[in-house]
Amino acid sequence: MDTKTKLISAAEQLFDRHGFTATGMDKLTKAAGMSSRTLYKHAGSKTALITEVLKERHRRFQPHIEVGSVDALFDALEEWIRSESARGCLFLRAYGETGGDIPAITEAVLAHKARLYDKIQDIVAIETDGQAMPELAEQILILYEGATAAAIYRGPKAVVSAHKAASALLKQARS
Amino acid sequence: MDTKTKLISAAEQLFDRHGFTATGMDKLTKAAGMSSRTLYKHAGSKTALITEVLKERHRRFQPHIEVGSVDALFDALEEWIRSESARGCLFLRAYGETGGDIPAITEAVLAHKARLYDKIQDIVAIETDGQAMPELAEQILILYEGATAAAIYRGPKAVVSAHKAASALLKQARS
DNA sequence: AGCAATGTAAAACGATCATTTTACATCGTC
DNA sequence: GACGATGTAAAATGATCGTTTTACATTGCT
Repeated sequence: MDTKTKLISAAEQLFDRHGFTATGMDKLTKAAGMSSRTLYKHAGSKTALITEVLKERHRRFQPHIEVGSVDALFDALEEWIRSESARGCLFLRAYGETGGDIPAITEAVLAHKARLYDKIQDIVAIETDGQAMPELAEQILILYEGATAAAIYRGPKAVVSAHKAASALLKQARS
Repeated sequence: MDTKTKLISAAEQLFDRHGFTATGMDKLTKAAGMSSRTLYKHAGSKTALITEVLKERHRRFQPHIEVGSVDALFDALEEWIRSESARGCLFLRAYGETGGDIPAITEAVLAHKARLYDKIQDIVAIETDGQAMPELAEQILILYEGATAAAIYRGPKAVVSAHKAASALLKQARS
């Protein structure tokens, strides 16, 4: 694993576990096993590091939304939450901690969310034989977002409930 | 407005707008219009201040969940989001920023969420003539949570979509 | 052999962090 | 008219913040 990869993945872990602002550069250098000089040569600044972590997170998350059915979408979410993290959406947490005041971070967050909504629209179109149903897509997005949030305090079974609700809404929309 | 009230409401505003960790005590004293000595006499510590802000937030939010129907529940949420804040759930944000490591804060968050779920169970029972339907209640909780999160980037119309989804699930459960 | 790249360790930067302290003013109450 | 409560302003605490710098070691390429 090269230096940059090691840095990004250590940073992602610490940011997810302890928050962005509360994670200092000293803890980052220690966790990534490198000097602060090397860290700054690769990351440039803390803001840039956060942005890169979010972009890498999106890359890693992408396969979980690049699916062809609502069932697969929620199965993938359940797997992610069981194995990766049940601490809420890291993108929204970054947005909240920075108050939306740092353009690069805000852009990364909004791009991720736009991509998520677009993909859900595609999935809904597949499930309904090509019909565009933007409100149904938004409802499934909300169930997806809500499951991620509720899983923090209700565990992975929140995803199962959301999954069933999405299936019911879809079935109703088809009839 | 007495000193303590002024402090709590200034703190709530700053925490919501800029995050908990990023909000320093100097900005708190300036916004609340008091010396740091007075602030510490009333709050004790930053952790205690955050805890009190969350408890006060819960008190102020309570009327919005103490309702008798799913319609009223989502109408109240829509009103809250339009007038108060569309920055996501402040409780979950506090939990995320502290990593769940500060017991007093974690307790306040979990108590709020437990109260929310209990209330939704009551509402579902009213709507279904007394039947206990814990999974339907969880689904409505997820729509509620998801609307709060999605409203950050999709605006208040997310609450309208969630409202319709909740009504549909309820209608289906009744038949 | 020599040079550019990439790394380390460690100190220093000024700013800001949460918190405490020192010294003083303004009250309403007994 | 003294007193306790409640406030202010301002400085000091030691720690930690993000970032830069100085000085040196280890590589791989030409």
